[in-house]
Amino acid sequence: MTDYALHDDVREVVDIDRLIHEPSRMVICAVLYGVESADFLYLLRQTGLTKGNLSSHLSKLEKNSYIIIKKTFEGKIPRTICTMTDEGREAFNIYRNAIKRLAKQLPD
Amino acid sequence: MTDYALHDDVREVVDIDRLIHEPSRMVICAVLYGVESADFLYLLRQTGLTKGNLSSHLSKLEKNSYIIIKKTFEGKIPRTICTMTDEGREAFNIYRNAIKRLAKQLPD
DNA sequence: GTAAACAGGTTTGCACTGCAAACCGAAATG
DNA sequence: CATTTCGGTTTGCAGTGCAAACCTGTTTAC
Repeated sequence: MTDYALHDDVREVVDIDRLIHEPSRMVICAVLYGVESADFLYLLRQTGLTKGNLSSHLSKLEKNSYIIIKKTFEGKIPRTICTMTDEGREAFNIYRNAIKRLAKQLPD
Repeated sequence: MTDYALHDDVREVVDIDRLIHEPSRMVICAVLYGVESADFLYLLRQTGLTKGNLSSHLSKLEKNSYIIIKKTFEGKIPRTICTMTDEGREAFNIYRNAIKRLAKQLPD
């Protein structure tokens, strides 16, 4: 067993934001980060998640103040609009940087 | 809401290997990938995990055939040696590539 | 009119998870 | 002797993600 020093950027991953690290939510966040806001059906198409899972992941993001969910009506049809908060954007930024540093340190 | 096409590499993250995606196990795997084998105490130091959590994560990796755990004695003291299997190495490779692709696609 | 289908979500049920803390046997120490 | 340390494993439990069931209103079919 020759010694192989692990870079701190790798070990740092244990402190990564679990809310975003969950793959389904990471995709949702990646979409929301890139737009000003998005409705439920758009997110459904972009993420490929089921309605149920999208709904519950959105609720979790909302409960943690990463997004705001506003329900309106477009004529007679309901419309659920999601917007990432500043807090959510900051968290996503931190996560993104952590992942980029991690990726750099993993062996080629 | 202007359209913002998500790259497939990002969406792909929903299929990522959950066994490795768990941060504690990702660190364990990163260590084991870099060495031929490592014992429990070495892993303990390198990962910074508690004994209990290290033990249970190792068991989970073993149950999924990502590593082999061999218990021996060094004189009177027990020694638990962990070795990554070929299957584990391949899984880690795939994971690593997925993370690198993801990192590339996340906005700067 | 009314039954059936559909749209847009939410809620539920449950197996599984990760973590902290408790536990364990053997060896060393006082 | 008893107590502590070493090298781990097991347990308890709150929280998780997923699939499937459900719900409310609207539209379509007859």
